[in-house]
Amino acid sequence: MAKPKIEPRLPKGMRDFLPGDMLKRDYVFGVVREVFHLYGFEPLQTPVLELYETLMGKYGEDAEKLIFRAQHPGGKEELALRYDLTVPLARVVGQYQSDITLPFRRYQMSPVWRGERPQKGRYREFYQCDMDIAGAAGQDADAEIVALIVTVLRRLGFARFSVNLNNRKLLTAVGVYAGVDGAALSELYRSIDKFDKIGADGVRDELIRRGLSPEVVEKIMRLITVDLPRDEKLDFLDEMMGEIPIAREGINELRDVQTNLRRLNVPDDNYGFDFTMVRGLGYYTGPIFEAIIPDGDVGSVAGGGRYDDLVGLFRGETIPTTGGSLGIERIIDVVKQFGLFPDHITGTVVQTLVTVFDDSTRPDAVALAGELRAGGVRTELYLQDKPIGKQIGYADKKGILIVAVLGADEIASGVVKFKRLKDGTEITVARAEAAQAVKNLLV
RNA sequence: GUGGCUAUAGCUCAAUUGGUUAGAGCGGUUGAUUGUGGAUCAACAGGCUGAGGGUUCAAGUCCCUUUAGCCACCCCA
Repeated sequence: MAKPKIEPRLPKGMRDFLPGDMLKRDYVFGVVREVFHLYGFEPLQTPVLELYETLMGKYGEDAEKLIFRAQHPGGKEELALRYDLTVPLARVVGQYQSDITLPFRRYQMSPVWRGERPQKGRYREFYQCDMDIAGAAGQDADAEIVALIVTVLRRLGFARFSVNLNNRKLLTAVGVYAGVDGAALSELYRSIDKFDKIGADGVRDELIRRGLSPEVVEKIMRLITVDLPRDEKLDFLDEMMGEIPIAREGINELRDVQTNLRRLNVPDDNYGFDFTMVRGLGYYTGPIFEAIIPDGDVGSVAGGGRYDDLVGLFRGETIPTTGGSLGIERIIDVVKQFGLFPDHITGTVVQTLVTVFDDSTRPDAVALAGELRAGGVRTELYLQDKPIGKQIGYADKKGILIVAVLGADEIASGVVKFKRLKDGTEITVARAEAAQAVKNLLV
């Protein structure tokens, strides 16, 4: 065997997915895709590369430093790898005005690239899984997104989880209520955003350190940490801040979302309100949400909200949009952690391995493989010249559940023997019934 | 971008206060077993100890530089 001359290496922050892993990922992607279709979302694919000018100015200065540039020698266009799926959506909505009818529901599951420093659960290439409704201003649209995410998580086998709702307008209102003006407001967001990490006391300390008076901080904390049954939380905020117009708006929107969730028959246990939830400093303008799995080792597994200002950028008008993003990489991790993969998700696609004794039986083995495939059985033909024991060992190692044994005796009598490896069961059947026999053994 | 930790076989790790020829398990190949896998046993293959420099009679071990990986922060998914 030749010694490899080139050190096999991967670029920083990039991953390979070997077959065993890919099958698990594909399963999760498959469930998600099904639910997207169930909710009437259409697939969209956009190029990996965008014009640099398309991405510029959409993410802020810090983020733009993380955009991968892509050039080829002599290329005249300034190109970059897409940084997320939302800006490409906005471009598409602006570009195909005659082909796209609003409201436009689309989903996209694609990799994006960010030149960040890799860390646990953070990569330079990772999949995003976005669903958005462009051109729908009402809270029935927001509720559709939340309901979709609840359905995805339930179909994947999670029972205990909660989609927590908040509204950017309420966060702004809290600032107004506490007398924090525009400039300090993003500081306020930033501190509150750390709530799940540093707790109530941590946020309190940080707000005081940022120069807010202890009285103001207490007012804020009382609002955002309200500890009441879910259906009384909004009433409480209404009492406290109902006079503030922006608060009024935010509360009404959340009530509207809740009404629609009930109508959509979303299980009561799977959503709630969390007024400490901020969702970063990004472009959200209305209701926001985040899905948490209590016993999962990761933070939120999905999130999103309403962002009315971005999608219209490429069209010179406002297009109210709401959407969400499944943290598909994290979801895959938690599905693994909880062992929620169905039994048929094994380490291989192969359902049966056709073994080959020697050159004299090979023609029949090849023919059998063809017959099994014609009968819908995912079949691998053994391709090396090894003893039968090795061939079975190969199947076992690879996780193939059934091997076909076809020696001179079986050929002479027109039959084939199948062995199920997990319990050693052997059956002999006529060649014509081979495919059906494998399917029966698989059950 | 800031800070901390680590780097020895494909993988996970050993190697006494610096001391002869750097070991083991797993994985791989072959055999015990030329019509039956997992277990066991044996053999074989696999290393410039991340790279470069320094200290020393002697460096995997100590020092410096560099690269890479991991972790935390920032930010985010």
